[in-house]
Amino acid sequence: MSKNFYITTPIYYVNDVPHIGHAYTTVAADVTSRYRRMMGDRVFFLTGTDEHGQKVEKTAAAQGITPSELADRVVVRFRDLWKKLNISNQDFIRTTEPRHHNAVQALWKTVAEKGDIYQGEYEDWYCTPCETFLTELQLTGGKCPDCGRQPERLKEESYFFRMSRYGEKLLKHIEEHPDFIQPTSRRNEIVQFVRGGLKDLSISRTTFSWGIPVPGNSRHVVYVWFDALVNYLSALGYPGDQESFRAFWPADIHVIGKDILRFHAVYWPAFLMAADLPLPKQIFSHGWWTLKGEKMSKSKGNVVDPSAMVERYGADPFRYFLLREVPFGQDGDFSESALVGRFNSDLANDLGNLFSRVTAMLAKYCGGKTPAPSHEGKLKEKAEAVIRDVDRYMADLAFSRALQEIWGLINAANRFVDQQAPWALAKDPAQAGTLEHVMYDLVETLRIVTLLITPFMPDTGEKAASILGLAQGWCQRDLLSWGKTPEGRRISVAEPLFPRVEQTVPAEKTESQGRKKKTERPESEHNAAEEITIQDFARMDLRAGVIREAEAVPKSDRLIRLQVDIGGAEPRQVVAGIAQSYAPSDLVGKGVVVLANLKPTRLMGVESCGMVLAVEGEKGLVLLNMDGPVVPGKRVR
RNA sequence: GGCGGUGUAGCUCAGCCGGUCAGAGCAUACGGCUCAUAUCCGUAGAGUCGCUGGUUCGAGUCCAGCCACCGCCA
Repeated sequence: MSKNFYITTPIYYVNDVPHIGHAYTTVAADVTSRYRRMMGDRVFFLTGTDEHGQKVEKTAAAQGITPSELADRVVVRFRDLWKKLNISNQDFIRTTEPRHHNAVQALWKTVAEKGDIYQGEYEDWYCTPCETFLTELQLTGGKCPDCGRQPERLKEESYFFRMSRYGEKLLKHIEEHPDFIQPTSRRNEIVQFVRGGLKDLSISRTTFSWGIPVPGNSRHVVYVWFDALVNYLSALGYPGDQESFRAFWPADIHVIGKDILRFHAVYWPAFLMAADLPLPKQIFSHGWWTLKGEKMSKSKGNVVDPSAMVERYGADPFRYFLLREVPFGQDGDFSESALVGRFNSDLANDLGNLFSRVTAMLAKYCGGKTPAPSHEGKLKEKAEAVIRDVDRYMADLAFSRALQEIWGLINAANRFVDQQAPWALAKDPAQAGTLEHVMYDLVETLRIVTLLITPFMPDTGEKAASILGLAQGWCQRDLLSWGKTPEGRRISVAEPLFPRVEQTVPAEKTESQGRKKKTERPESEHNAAEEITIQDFARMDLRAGVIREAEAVPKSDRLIRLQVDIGGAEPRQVVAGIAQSYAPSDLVGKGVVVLANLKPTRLMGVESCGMVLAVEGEKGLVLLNMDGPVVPGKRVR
């Protein structure tokens, strides 16, 4: 019944600063891991860091420390981010660890003994001033693409892996295992690439030394992919007859970004075949996040810092956004306003508010205790269908589809509240039975929703479980079915799970400001406002005004239409939501502060060209006015 | 240059083997409710389904050509 499940992320290069792409891959693997655990599998979830190579060696030298010291210093950036994002990996492998050295050397020897490694010469172009190796393809008109100078031909002794032997075998494997490379479009690319013929692969270097020595020839270090990919084995204790290796190899899924697809879908299987090891069951290549349609890159300065997103919105909303917004496997465009949109509409309005309204009603109508279980009804049927569908989508890493299903259940519950109108049932003693049935269905739906969202949003899951009074061990497969809430369980009234966030990013403004000043990009904030400059303040045209006319907007209980004198020839029409605090007749003649350059809008069909400023007081809204006589139209500063 | 993909409502996209497929979500407008985080529920929009031909009784749905964009390879 219980399966072993092995899932990995790539190991991330320590020379990189963690960005949204790293977070995306890792969150996806984490959600899958958590879901599998909930479903009873024994999960091994691995991530880690790639710490060898010339770049690390150079950076360390520049800082006057050893490569190893550098790696120790920067690995923390990844560890910290995973902690912040609630990543539940079992192990964290670093390529500088002895267990990894052993594994790489063992694999090398195995492949060498088979005759698939030979010594030869690696030829390439080298630009001495730039100190970079260049392939034929990178040259522009035979010159270095960076400095335009003539590069020199460099020959280097190198070991080669006979990858050319494995093309046919690999094609056959891909054909026989349609799910081996996902999504399909990526598989087709690989097939096409392999059909073009595989060349032998240079797998050692002599030009730097920060790496794993080649067995029997320590002038060479093992080159990047033959080193890095092996981490998937070394973490399981390869070589040797380890229980973990027998239990978890071959891996169920390697989750990767599409930039490293070929290494995972061609090189890696070839290495494994050469070593007579079974191939991973699936390689899933997800898409990129772009920013305003452009690829993120350090040089463009348009990278999204996942850490900042977590601080601003919380780990759960960020995790939710990443997996909900875009189908896994496709590229997607990141924008903070989209994130805020998801936050408010999906998390605050749909999910959070459902918890609020149901728990509040349960307190009011059922004394905060769950009624006796019901065994039929619309919600039960819907919940059961959703549980089934979510399971199917999770197996395909179709996270956004799974979340859509879960939200289908949430929406059904909101609709159910409306249709059943418990507040109406509560007024009629004859309907007590129906009321209890309805309330049970709602609470039970909340519980099932809680289980389903927990892999995506673990903290929220815990919070919801505590509201629902769930006992330890609440998050498991056996309980993922209708009717497990017993009668008489005490349910608390939920505090808002996701307090709404103000959407303050002006879409058209960010465009013109572009990325020239990334530090002062206007961000949405929820409570603590971001620091701004005096120039930012000056963009608001605040004016002293005097109300000349005031009249309630028909059919609205809070809107008042004002004609405010702000110095112009004609008074300014402003619609204000202050009717619950002020009567129109009290307003005429009052001095107010008007935001005059607010984009006009229509409220209840009435045009409003500006906004009067008010503060939430103890008894409703209080208008801002002047502490002495002023001329209407004077700028507030 | 070769191979593959995409182009459907303001935005993001579903539409498998051709005939209730002209749809969903967001946004917008209007209406309803009051349990709830100014939340929820309902209704509405009309978009030449990239362009041009063709096959067919009938084509976003198949074929050909063209245009635009993207990916992989060279």
